[in-house]
Amino acid sequence: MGEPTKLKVIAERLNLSESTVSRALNDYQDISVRTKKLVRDVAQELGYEPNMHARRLASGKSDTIGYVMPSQDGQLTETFLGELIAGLATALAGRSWDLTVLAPNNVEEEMEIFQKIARTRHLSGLVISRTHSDDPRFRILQDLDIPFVSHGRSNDCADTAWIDVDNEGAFAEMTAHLAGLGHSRIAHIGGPSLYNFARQRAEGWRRGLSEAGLDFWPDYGETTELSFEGGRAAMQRLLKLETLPTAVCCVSDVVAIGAMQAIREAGFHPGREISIIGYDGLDLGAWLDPPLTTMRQPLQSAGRMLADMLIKLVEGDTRPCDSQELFRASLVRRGTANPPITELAKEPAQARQSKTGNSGGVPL
Amino acid sequence: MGEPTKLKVIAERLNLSESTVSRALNDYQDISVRTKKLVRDVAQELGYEPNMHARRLASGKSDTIGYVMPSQDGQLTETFLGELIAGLATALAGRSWDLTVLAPNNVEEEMEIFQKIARTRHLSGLVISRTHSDDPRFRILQDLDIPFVSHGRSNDCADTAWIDVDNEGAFAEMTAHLAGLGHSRIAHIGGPSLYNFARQRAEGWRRGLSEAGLDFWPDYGETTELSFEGGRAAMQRLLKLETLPTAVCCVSDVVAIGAMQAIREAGFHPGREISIIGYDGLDLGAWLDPPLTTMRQPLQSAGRMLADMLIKLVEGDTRPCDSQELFRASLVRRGTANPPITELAKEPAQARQSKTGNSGGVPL
DNA sequence: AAAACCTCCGAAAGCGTTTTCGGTTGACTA
DNA sequence: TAGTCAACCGAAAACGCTTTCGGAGGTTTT
Repeated sequence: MGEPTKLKVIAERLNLSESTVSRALNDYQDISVRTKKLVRDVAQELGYEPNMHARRLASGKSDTIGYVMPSQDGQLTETFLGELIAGLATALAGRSWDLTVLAPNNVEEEMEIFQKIARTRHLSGLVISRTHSDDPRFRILQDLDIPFVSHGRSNDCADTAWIDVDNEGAFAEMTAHLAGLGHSRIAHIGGPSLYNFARQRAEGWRRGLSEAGLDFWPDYGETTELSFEGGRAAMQRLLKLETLPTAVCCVSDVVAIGAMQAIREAGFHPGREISIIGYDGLDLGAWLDPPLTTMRQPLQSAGRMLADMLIKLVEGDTRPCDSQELFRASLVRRGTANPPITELAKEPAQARQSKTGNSGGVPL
Repeated sequence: MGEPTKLKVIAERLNLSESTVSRALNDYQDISVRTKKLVRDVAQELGYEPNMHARRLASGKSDTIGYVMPSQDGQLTETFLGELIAGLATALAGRSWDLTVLAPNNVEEEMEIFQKIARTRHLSGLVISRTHSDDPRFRILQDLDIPFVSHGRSNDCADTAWIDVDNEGAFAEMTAHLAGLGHSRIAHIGGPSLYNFARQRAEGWRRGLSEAGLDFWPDYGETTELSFEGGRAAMQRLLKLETLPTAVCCVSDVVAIGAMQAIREAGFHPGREISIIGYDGLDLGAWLDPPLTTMRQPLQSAGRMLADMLIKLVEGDTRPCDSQELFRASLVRRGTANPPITELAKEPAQARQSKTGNSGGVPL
């Protein structure tokens, strides 16, 4: 209660100057260990807490980083936002840094925020997420000289700091897994190529096909919105093809769940006639009736690592291009990825294999 | 780039004193409109942004509020955390306040944070969520004289600020809906009574029963953890009763989904032999095979309102007891709440109605 | 024994605002 | 015409801390 204790009272109590007390508390080398201990004890006893604003004003540092929330478009983000923010906040709290959350409503607001930070420097660094394939923010932040790390890469991220999962590798692995089960007609439902991860995942699928010695059939490459409805619609389009795929790699769990719905609506069973693999590793996938096979990315630690990197960057301990970390995703085997059944049952199957196909022949 | 413009340069440019410029910018009454305009124009032209830290140090205000993340126990929170934080952040950004996120790892850390805020006042107010039935934080924050609003009530919240949904009303309505469909054996799977909302929802169920003229049967009141597994286990216990319920109100969507799983495992069909209603209005409920009937609470606006309230509180424009807002949840009719079928099929049914029951007889 | 060198601390100048308190104008009353 | 009262603005003291600079004392070198 009452007045918060400031440097002055500690100084008076010990017959020292404020500056000595300050330096003692900040562990300067020109203060004797004896004095340091004295000061610290008294500070402890009095419950001293430095005044953030005074400290920041005087030092010119802010000890605060900002997290830029992705603009509210899809709802895919919301699932991991909590975890990510929690990771950031805890990592920072341990070092007595603060996290402030920015929520621009659109790109213009985001730019204004950047400009303001560049001028006032009231945030020492930024974490951005939901990176686009060709994300203008990378250049802008570099030009404004604002330290930042991104959760996800962009095209020219060679000399910026980022952490990401190996999306391409994950989808190559996913495809390989399917191929290993015996599938040869493997489709892909991807997200808007605006997002970098969507491009990478599609690329991984293609690489997986070729590594498995399978032909790439353009019709099997669908693109859709990152939502249940998007997945459903894309799967419906896939189901209209003359030669149906026996397995589908989906850009996200939510999309995969939409695809499952479409499969059911067509009279098939996900995981039987058509296998499905999602991506994200959401818990809810396990609650579905055939539980969704998926790939899980490490998220719990991402927040921590982002914070660590950014702090190092801000304090000049490292260069951006040395702060790049690629995680691997791991396969979560559940119920929707199984060997293909030899003969397709049900009614839409009469169209199957009746035509020779337009592009490279799809074997079997 | 370069030096950020400060008050001094504006002052020199206009041959005014810094203090006049400051007051002009802050719309003091003792500055002529002419001068104000002059000052503002130059400030605009020079892209002036006040230095937060200096301003806060001088004024003693922080214009920053903190959101205390619920300690990481259940994962239920994560779904709405994003929305809530986004709501808070946008509401604050419009008034040029900042949001900082605190993530204490345990209760002790939470207390330390409170103590620190009380001393340094570097946050002007707090938003807390996940309130307990008898939440000690209410008293502590009051004693420390830290303005706060809670998302959810507690036992003694008569003179604190909060916003909440009418949990009791929602579950009474839910029960009434089920009764209206013809159900008379309506069970409830509740959450840990530690949480206030869990208590309120159980209470609403009881009220709904009595208002519908139905007897309350203690065996039908289950309690479990707020998770898929919790819901599954609780439903399994319910399925062991001699007289099975024909409908179940679940404390959350996730719990309801677990219950659906248990129902299926017992050879029944959710929404046929046993109806299920969840709570939260999660999108994913709509993706299940019989889509989950549920109740949706307004969340998008909650963040905004919390921020508004807290700012008013901090600025002394209102008293805590005048800042209380109760929302209503609304029924989302999907596929799992249907009229009861007259005769129960399947095997566990042979035990049904063979015993007279211990408490008030369950009719039919 | 003088010179050079540490070790440790105090003085003081900021950091960029806000805010109180007078003081200077000119207009308006009496 | 003196006195009153607005309307406006400047001076200056905070706000609580950091950080540079220099100096007093003691210790080691030459």
